[in-house]
Amino acid sequence: MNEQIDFLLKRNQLSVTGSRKKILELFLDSKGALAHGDIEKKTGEKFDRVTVYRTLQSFLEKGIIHTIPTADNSIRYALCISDCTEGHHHDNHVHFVCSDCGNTTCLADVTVPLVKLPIGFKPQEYQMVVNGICKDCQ
Amino acid sequence: MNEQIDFLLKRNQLSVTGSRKKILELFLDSKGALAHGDIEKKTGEKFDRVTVYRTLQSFLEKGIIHTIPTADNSIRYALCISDCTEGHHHDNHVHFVCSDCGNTTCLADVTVPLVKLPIGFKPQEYQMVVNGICKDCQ
DNA sequence: CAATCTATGCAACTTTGTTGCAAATATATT
DNA sequence: AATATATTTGCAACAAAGTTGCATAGATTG
Repeated sequence: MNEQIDFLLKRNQLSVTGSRKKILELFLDSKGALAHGDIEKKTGEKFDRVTVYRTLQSFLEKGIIHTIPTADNSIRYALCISDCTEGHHHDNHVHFVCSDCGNTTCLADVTVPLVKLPIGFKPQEYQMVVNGICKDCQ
Repeated sequence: MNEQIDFLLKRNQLSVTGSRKKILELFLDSKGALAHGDIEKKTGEKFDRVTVYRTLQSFLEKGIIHTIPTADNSIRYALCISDCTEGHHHDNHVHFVCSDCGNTTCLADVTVPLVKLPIGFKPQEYQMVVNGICKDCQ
């Protein structure tokens, strides 16, 4: 586990520090998506708010995590499953936001369907979010 | 035009005031989606920030506008085309966000496709956002 | 282990969103 | 048409979220 984390960081040319290890660990543990606030809570005031912002920022830039669009204004972040390269993501799975517990889940097996767009629109990326009740909240 | 705006407000049991007329007019003019900031700018400091927040809030509640999920943290609002009833929206069209000009367009003719979810997930609402280059930015 | 480079924490600040309340405006009533 | 009632507005004060510069602490390299 610890080696996995160190490896992931080194592979992305990020120096291995306490905050980065801890935050990356949170993502690996949680399976779902995390908002900035979740991370602050789960780390238990261990790190400065600024550090959390900057850590998320560098993870984003390196393609370790990606953002998930939501209809409310909370940005959520989730681990990129495999081969996100720097800047360019292959994040083509559907995200599920539970109306009950609020958790966001990456449905890695559900691919975002392509749609036909009106003439003149050139698509680059498709994103899909489904709201409803997740399997833990039935 | 003015009559249309008054009618829309009255039909939703909203009293007809300067700010509501102006903001509703902005939406009718702009075709696309607006973020809170856009509205403040376009009204030219005419109304208090708080008023804009509350106006958007009541438009949302009445189903005159709906929110659009985005991957950055800016909530965007767009007019509901037709028969959104209070609280419950028929907002099942795809939204397009242009990477160049930043505008969000409602693709009213493109319906969000349904996807099969893993067992245990009960969907309530599907939302889809496509990023790319819009027809005005080719 | 020292030198260098990078990340962290602090402070100060900006932006964004919320709440209570008195004054202003819109609607309803006679 | 004028008043009474209800609703909305703007202000002030606040809370939350996010950003920036800079000195210190920590990581990496040779």
